[in-house]
Amino acid sequence: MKPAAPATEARQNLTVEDWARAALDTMAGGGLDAVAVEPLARQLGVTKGSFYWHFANREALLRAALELWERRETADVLARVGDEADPYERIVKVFKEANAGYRSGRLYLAIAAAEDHPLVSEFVRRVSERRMAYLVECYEALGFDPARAQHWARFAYATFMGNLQIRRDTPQLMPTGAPFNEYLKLMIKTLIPRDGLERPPAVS
Amino acid sequence: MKPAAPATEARQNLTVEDWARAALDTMAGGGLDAVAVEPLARQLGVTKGSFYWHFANREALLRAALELWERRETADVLARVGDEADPYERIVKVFKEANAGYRSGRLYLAIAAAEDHPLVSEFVRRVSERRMAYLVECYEALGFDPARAQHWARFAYATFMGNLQIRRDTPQLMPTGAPFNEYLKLMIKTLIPRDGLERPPAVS
DNA sequence: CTTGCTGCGTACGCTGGCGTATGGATAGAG
DNA sequence: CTCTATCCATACGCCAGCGTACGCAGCAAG
Repeated sequence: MKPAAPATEARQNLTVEDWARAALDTMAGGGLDAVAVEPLARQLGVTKGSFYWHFANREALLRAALELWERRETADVLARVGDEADPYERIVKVFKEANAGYRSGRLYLAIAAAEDHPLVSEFVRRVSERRMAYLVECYEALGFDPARAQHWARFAYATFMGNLQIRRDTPQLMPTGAPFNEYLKLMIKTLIPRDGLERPPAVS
Repeated sequence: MKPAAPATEARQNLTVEDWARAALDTMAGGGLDAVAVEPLARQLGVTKGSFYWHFANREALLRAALELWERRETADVLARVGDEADPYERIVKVFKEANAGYRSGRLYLAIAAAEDHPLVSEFVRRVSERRMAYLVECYEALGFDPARAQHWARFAYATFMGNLQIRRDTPQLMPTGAPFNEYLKLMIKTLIPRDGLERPPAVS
């Protein structure tokens, strides 16, 4: 009935997740449109015959890939820094992770670039909202009132999204080594104001 | 010889720039891959026959479109705020323009998403470098030393690139009306520190 | 050994977009 | 009026990718 564990493991027997992983890799490189069935099959060493056994059509592959992506984004990224007690350090970790994990960032940009696709926009929205909500929580845990936490979270999120963009489009404008650490320190120092609680600036 | 001014103007006689404009519009909506010859021709009310008279191939259209884009970005965007005397107000204007001109932002994101294309990456690099250089000049005019101007300019640039991304991918996370003005004010206040000169923070 | 299911290969038709060849219409030059 | 250059239409071949039909090997149950 069910093979469960491949006995000899000589038989490769591709799974749905294998295809989804390959699709995400291709996306990170050439965008959503680059995810084509036949090239992907060639890359995996099989033919379309395999693909259309596992999936109904290309749309189903995209769905599987996006679901895998969403799971990675929520479970992995957020859970890794979730066990940090200090909310300040949580934000710092998010920032450093965002600037270190370049592959993940490229993938986000590639997926988000296809927001005209209805399926994609759905996933992007959920992932982005979840990230923002996490940041908002962090800022609220720092003592910010909801409105200001919203603003600062959006501010911070925008900043490291922009850093991703800069790193991808114009890498030469993004420093490395010591200057980068200075830059990172500057952003963290600026985006996590310690005095945000006792001195509510008189906006309006 | 040269029609110069169309006498009756009944004859539309598409120009290279007409095609380039249409290509940019299509790009802003569906990305670079969406710029196809035949659909574009249909949209303009002609056939491929017209296209291949004006252009050698699709690549030539992309080049013309990107050149038009670069001209717009440099001449228009930068020249409009260039006549502002106060460097502080210049940065503020850039920020407000960046958050108001949504169409321009969408176009940038769409073009930058195709950085794997060698021709595109070339133009994106030039445009980005030019924008960054402008911001660096502004910060230096405010009294920042070159290194800090670089950092703050990159910081500010990343922030409004990220705002574009948020506005495109998750519009519901971007406030409108009064809350947006608060948000804008917060970013401006934060990204243009008045005390950046007399109090060089002890970084390293 | 046979039966049936699993996982994949092969071959086909179809569509959409690229590029080319060539013809046709129009307007201005002479 | 004729001629020519300009601008576009029509028609074709080509290819890549999607989806389908069907075939085939392997393996496990009976």
